[in-house]
Amino acid sequence: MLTLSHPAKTNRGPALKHDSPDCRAVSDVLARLGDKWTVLVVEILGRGPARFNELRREVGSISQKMLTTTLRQLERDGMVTRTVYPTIPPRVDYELTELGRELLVPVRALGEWARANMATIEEARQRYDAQAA
Amino acid sequence: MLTLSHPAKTNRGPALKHDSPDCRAVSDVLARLGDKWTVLVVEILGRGPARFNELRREVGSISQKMLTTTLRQLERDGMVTRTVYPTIPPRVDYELTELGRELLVPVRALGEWARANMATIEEARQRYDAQAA
DNA sequence: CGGGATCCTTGAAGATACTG
DNA sequence: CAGTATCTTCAAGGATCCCG
Repeated sequence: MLTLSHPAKTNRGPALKHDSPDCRAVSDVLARLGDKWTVLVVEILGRGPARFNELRREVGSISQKMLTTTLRQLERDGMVTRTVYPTIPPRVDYELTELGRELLVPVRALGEWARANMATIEEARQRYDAQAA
Repeated sequence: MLTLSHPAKTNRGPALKHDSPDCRAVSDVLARLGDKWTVLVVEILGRGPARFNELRREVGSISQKMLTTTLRQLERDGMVTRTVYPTIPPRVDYELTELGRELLVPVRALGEWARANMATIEEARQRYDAQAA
């Protein structure tokens, strides 16, 4: 059950030095957070439960496919609950779980860092680009 | 200079509700951290300066193209310095800047969260997958 | 309203070969 | 040693149509 016999990913060559379960868990989470919509959706849900098209409007430019995909992944990871009210027309509520709310803590810390340093980063880029020309 | 007149990205429709400079800065940083190698390289450089092939070996399975790309982006963003010693054979040292080292703080916090919650997430996934079958 | 199914475009990433 | 240059593959994301 905890044998961790993941399917090997057609890995030729020696095993990765950073292929430990811990490292893959971290990069797994980061990959999800790094996608285009997850953090934004989680942030919005952090303000309270919301319905599908409500989220769609608040995000602004997301396709319904990507919103569905994002929400399904979050639900699968236990970050979000999906509640269906079998009315006509149908109504579906999405809400952060406790796990989802806890995720917001380190994510917001990273967000704070990004906000605090965005000017510095932008200056570094302009220096780099200028001298590369 | 700070007019923020970004090139509009061929945006039809109403402006994004989350297109503020702050939000884009955050998602910019997250997108970079979410790529396959950046965090790993920064973590390794957090242990001290390293040469190109040294990094290559420590990462384990990265292609030299992706290592180059990752390092160039980090250098451009001011997270890493690149020092060339014009000897034969050439030698290039990479080292985290102060900004890069500061980045490690929130990144490690997120890593801690991922490690602490990886089991919970895995359980949630198995529940979801089992009941979806 | 809340999706599912399908097709298509694009960029990230990998493989390989070559070079100062 | 530390790259650059190409070619190729693959999955994320977007557009569109359809449905209960």
